[in-house]
Parts: sequence; structure tokens; C-alpha cells
Amino acid sequence: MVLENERLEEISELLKALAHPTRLKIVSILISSKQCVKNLSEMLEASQPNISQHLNILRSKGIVGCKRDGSVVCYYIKDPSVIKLYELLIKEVYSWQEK
Amino acid sequence: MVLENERLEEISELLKALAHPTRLKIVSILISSKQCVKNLSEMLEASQPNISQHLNILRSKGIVGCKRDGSVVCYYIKDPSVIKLYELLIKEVYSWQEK
DNA sequence: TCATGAATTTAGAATATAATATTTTATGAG
DNA sequence: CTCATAAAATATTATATTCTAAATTCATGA
Repeated sequence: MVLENERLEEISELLKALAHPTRLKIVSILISSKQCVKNLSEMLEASQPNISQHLNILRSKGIVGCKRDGSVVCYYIKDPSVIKLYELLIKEVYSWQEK
Repeated sequence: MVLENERLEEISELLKALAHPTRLKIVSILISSKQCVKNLSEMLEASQPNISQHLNILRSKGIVGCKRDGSVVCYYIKDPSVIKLYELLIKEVYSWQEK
């Protein structure tokens, strides 16, 4: 099934958002539990602005959502289809031949 | 399930290879039928060197393979898990909420 | 061998991404 | 109000991608 261009661009935008180690790890953490920015930046050993920028990219694609709770902002997986996608990826990567 | 970093990098490499409209379209065409570079460049209305470069990226990740047949080189999907991934993507993108 | 078509390679310029450092905004405590 | 902390926004720099153009390789047929 060959897709029309518009939908195809949409999919590659989604893939591009996920195609970064830090963002992929953010997604994998958020699938397990919602987290605030500070926790994420400590877990990932990256600066707070850096994580915030990555979260912004994920949010702009509708992958994650956030909710302010007092002074902290909690992020969570917003699009359930991303969980399916992630699970397929970690399942299929086992049969992945390098090179 | 949170992955270790190495596997995570591997997955994001795979996603990065697919996260380009032209390459995604190449994959979608090759899932239907093997094709030579010239055909692909005509179908996608892109230059032959450009398509050749994209094919090289897909090949370096093991996504596609190729076989020379006389003067033409035929490309085909090498990793079957990419087909599963593609099918999930076009199925899930229907429930995709923009923004 | 020469010409041609198919494909790849290389070099470059233009654009896009990503990280760091800095500043700004928001919230809550005292 | 002032201070401290969390988060976001901005600016800058460094790096990576992508496309175009030109040159090169490879196979085939006249």
C-alpha cells in the first residue's frame, strides 16, 4: 500500500521526532511512569534546558502531554499508538541484522 | 521496559533512516515490488544521484538490499521487520492527532 | 574501442538539528 | 516583597543532513 504524500510526510515527522536517542529514552521512561522535567534530566544525565527542548519537540508532535502540578510540570505519553510503536520496535530489533 | 543505551541507539538509527519522506516512499514502493534506481527516481520525481544516496543510507542500515542485473541495479526490502513496522505506521497514523 | 545509459561517488553550498550558556517566567516559602 | 527552585525561552555555536552539480565507474551494444 503506497501512501499519498501528505500522510507520508506526517509519518516521517513522527519518526523524526522519535529518531533521537534522548527522545526515545524519554518515551521509554514515560511509558513506564509520568515524570517531571527535573527527574528526566537527572535520569538521562542531561541539562534541564536540553531535556526541555526535547520534550517540546515531542509535545509539538502530540506524542507527549504535560500538566503543571504546583511548581513542577509532569509529562506523560499522550498518544497511545506510540506505545504500540515502541513495543514493536523493541520486539523487532532483536531480529535486526546490523550493516 | 526501559532499554539499555546501546540497543536504544540502534533503534534510533533505524528510525532516522526511515524518517525522511523520500526514503519512506522508497520503502513503501519496494514493499510492493523490487525496483531499479532509474524507476524509483522517475516515480519519485527526484534526481538519480539523490535517490542513489537515499538508497545507500537505507542499505547501510540493512533495510534494503540490491542485486545487479546487467547494467541495472535492483533494490528490494531486505529486513522483513521493516514491513511490519511500516504496516503498523500506516495503520496507527489514522488515529494520529495532529499538534 | 567508442558511445551510451545506469548507477555511484565526490564536492559544495544551503539548510536543519542539537547542545551550551544565558535569560526569563512561574510558583511557593519565608 | 525577596529568595530559591523548576521550567521554558532565547541566542549562539557546532554539527549533521540534504540537495545539486560534476566526475567517475560499470556494463552493454554498435
